[in-house]
Amino acid sequence: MGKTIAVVDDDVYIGNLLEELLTGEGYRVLRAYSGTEAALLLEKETADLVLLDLMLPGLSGEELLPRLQGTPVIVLSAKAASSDKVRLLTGGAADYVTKPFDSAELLARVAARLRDSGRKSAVLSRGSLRLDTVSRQLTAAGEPVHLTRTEYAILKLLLENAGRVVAKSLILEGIFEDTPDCTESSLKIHVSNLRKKLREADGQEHIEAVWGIGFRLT
Amino acid sequence: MGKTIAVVDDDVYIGNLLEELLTGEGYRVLRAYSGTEAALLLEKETADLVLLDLMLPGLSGEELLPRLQGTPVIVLSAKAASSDKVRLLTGGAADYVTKPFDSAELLARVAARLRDSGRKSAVLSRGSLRLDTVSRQLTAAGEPVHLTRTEYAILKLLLENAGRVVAKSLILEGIFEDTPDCTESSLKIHVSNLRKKLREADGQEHIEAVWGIGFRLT
DNA sequence: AATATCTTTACCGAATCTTTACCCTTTTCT
DNA sequence: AGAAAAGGGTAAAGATTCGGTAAAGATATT
Repeated sequence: MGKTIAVVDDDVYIGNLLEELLTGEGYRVLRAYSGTEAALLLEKETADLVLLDLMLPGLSGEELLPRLQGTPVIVLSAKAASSDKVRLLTGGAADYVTKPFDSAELLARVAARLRDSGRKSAVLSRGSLRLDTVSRQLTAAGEPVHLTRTEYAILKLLLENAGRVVAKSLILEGIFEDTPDCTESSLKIHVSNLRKKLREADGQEHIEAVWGIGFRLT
Repeated sequence: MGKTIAVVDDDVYIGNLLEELLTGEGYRVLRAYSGTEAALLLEKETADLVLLDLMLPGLSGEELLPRLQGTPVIVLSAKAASSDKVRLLTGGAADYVTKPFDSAELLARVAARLRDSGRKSAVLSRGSLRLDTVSRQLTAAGEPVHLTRTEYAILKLLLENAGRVVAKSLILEGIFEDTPDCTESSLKIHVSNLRKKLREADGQEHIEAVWGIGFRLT
């Protein structure tokens, strides 16, 4: 499970410190000592997170930032000015930590950023609904609700796409593994049963039909 | 498509300040003044982000935090101690900002957190029209407008070619998948209905006929 | 084998959408 | 100008889809 973190800093001392800190936490660390090297490195290897110093030879951290779309970046810098922070956070940085930094706080921020990038959080929630995908248990406004396999599969799919319209055909595909024989006509019964259970639990209507298309979880 | 942010703070002055700041940026703001109120509020309404003060009556911010799994939380606190930051960031907070905070930096951090929780909502917009092609929802001058399948297909096509003339035959082709039997005669009814709905929503005329050819969205 | 649980089929009324039919008005062409 | 063709729109008929109940069929459990 060891995530990979790229440390981009030309200061060898700080770089080593970071590497020790991170490997000590079980992360795999990639090193780069210039902006250009980082660019090359990240074309070959995939990192889950980048710790980026701003003042770098070759390509500055600020220039590198826009090229790292998709990977969360924590900017490390001695510049404490609010305007710098704003510019970089707006420019795509996931976080901004000023040097000198506190080791424990940095690690916590690293963990926080990794957490929401790999947001396969075991719990899907929306409004009053909380679906634990590990124990497969649902609560609606605190009330536990028992779900059948098919209902669970449908609700999970809807929760994963909360707010979006999910086409009926897409649902059927998505739950095929659990319920191969489900057709559009039986799907609507499952939805109906699901609605009933949710309604009895928290009194709300969650699943909305989009005429001719499918369903949406509001 | 303004994101919704919940401001949880018992200090009315700070809360108002935050609300002004956020609404000024186009966010929709929900307020709660105690931990328990926040818990209730967030069961009813769904927020995209929560700004959470730590010292709250009822349920403290720290106690509330674990219940907000799934929604990113920025903790606001006067406590600057590294140990506090670490505990909260580890405990599920997405970010930690110490009071007094810099407005611009806070906004930047809000945007950063929203960005990576951000669902890729592909929005087609033109003038006062905004069509979210993921949720299939249209707003005209802020007003939500309900569209039927065919109307949605037509409007989407027109928006994708906003300003250009789209031939009737091309529209019929484009919406064939949704409405195979649509002919030129029924097309004009759909256009008529569409115009009516838009007119009722924002009072403007958007769809212009190009004689003998087709339609254009202005 | 009997029982409980889940899934599917059958069916109905209600709601929603699409099309047809039929007005009138505007534009184009002779 | 006058006829033919196209646009704009209303109202009602026709076709789908929805939401739900009840019961039959399938699957798992004891």
